[in-house]
Amino acid sequence: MLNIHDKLKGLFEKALIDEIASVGRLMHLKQDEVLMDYGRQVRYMPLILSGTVKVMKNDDNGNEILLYYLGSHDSCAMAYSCCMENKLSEVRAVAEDDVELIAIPHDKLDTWLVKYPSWKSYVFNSFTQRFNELLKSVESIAFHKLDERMIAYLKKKSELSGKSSLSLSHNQIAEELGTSRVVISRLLKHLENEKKIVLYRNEIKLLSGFNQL
DNA sequence: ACATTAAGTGATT
DNA sequence: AATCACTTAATGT
Repeated sequence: MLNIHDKLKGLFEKALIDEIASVGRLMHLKQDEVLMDYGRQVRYMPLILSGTVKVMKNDDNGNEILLYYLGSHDSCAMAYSCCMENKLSEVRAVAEDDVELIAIPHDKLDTWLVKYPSWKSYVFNSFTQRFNELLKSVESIAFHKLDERMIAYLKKKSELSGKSSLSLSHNQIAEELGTSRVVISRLLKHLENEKKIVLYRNEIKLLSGFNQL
């Protein structure tokens, strides 16, 4: 197995990687293990090394909707602000598959911010990235563009898994996007007619044309 | 062969 | 875009 230095090579300056290695705790999560749950204190900030983590929030009725996915070298903006303010978590994070991550103690976060330029730009970037993602979602929802959201969702899925064939039921997609299955089925059918995807039972194959959407 | 679950579709709001 | 009601297709027992 690779050590922390190898996994972070190029991401940060060496001095920072050394500190991360000495102070961070390497963790492994099995599929479906819960990283963070509602109301729990956020004591560290996760830095994903491999695998993908699903971050979600529940609405008033108890339906859970997907906020975003974290892939390798991603970190959680939510966790960051929660750590600093010592707030309780308002989101739940679950391992989508087997995940490797480094847990960084919250007391290091702001000292590194001034100490290491690469840390500062990393944190800043992950914030803007997440912000833009959410902005796009809001825009799509405001203009009733569920199709765009679904396409973005499928793209991220294949991107994170590295596969062009996804094992998903229409129902699962609907739940994650906070919609009904019927709507998803129709949207997918359109994409299939346009030769962007092929549909099977519990399986969606993304064709080459899909990427140009 | 039968039951169960996933997906497709027309009509309505 | 959501919901309903119903059909068809795939899978499990």
